[in-house]
Amino acid sequence: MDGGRPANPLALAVLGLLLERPMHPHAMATTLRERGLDQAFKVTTGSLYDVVRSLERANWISAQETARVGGRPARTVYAHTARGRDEFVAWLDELIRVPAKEYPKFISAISYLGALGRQPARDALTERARCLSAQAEQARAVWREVVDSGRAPRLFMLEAEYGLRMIEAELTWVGQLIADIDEGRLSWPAAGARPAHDSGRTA
Amino acid sequence: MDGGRPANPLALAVLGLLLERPMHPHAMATTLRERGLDQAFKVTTGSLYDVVRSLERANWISAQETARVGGRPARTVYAHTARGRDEFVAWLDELIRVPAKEYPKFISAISYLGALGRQPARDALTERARCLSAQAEQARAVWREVVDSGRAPRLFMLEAEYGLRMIEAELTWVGQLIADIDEGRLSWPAAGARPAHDSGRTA
DNA sequence: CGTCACATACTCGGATCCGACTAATTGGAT
DNA sequence: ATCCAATTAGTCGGATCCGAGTATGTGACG
Repeated sequence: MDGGRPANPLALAVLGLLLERPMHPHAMATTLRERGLDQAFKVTTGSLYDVVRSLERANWISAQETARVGGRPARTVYAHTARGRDEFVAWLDELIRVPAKEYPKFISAISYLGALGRQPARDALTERARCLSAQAEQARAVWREVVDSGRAPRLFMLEAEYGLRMIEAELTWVGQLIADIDEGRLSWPAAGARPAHDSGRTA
Repeated sequence: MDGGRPANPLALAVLGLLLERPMHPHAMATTLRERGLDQAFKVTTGSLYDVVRSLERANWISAQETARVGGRPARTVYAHTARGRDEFVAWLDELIRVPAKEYPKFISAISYLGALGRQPARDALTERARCLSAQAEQARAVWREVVDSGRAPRLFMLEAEYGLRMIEAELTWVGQLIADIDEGRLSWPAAGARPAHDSGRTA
């Protein structure tokens, strides 16, 4: 009857923003980008308007005023509802409390690493390591600069910190894998055949 | 004109499977689940048939025969094309070579950790740590069992290995964060206000 | 004072995703 | 023999996602 509660992470961002002050969608997008939060949420205009509509249907936010400045498209300003505030907190709590199953593209690729030749695989992994290194270095520089200059307290840099740690972890694993390939610790099949191995599944 | 090349990771799995032998969609789903690859790819029937159709449109695979056993729905068996084999390898190479931007749900949640109270945040993080520990332990057990028993060579357990390392890394970070909260190394704002901080963006 | 580029603000329609459903078949228990 | 449950195989339609497009306003520059 209600089309299901919003599930898109961008909806979380919208709610978070409206908790600060009422805003119209375009301003939300701009603000998120200014704060670099488009690194945490995929913010595309199309989805944003959908998400806002969906939040309004669910009664988590409500339209305040529709002001037109000049002849431009009218801006509709939204604010959170009491319900919205509660649901935001509950949602946030659950997102943190219980790890969601994710399907990163890299995992899907690793699953078929054997289908690449041994050398091509090594090359591709090496290039990935280079990219990851660069990303990590850049993230580290930005982080240091922001925190040292006191532009934002650490609490608001946590997502960057987490991202950095995950990149570092991936880099470590990839580096180790390359070494294992080089030193013959990872046997490669002749053909690309993959055995059926039926790994343990949770009943 | 061609509706764009397939981007859904499940399409990679389909191609990978067809490289072994021709198959009909239902068998693909079954096989992927048997191998535990549903941990790497989100395999839902609806998407699967869409993906297969899309691969056929792109001419990466082609229908072989449409056999009906009894009065059941006819099974259409697909095989990869030469084109499909090449594209698979190229796609795989790129997936490994260049890290894709991902938007894990946890990152979106961390961005608003400040909006939870200090104590609720600590509680939620602690519960997450518990879950992650359990996941890691179970993954380790499965991994050891499969590798030790020689049911599959390490090459085909890489995705599990990677998943485990990432869980461990997240666990480490979360544990550290909890400690930082406990020992006052992470200052909490009075209100939930979030400053505009404009972190460094890549031009 | 015309116009070219950019910013503002939102709409639209196609592509994709996926849960719920259909429908026949096999295999035990009763 | 019969009936329920599980398995086999695939369809369907609604929800979501998002890039490209629309249309106006503003400022700079010659």
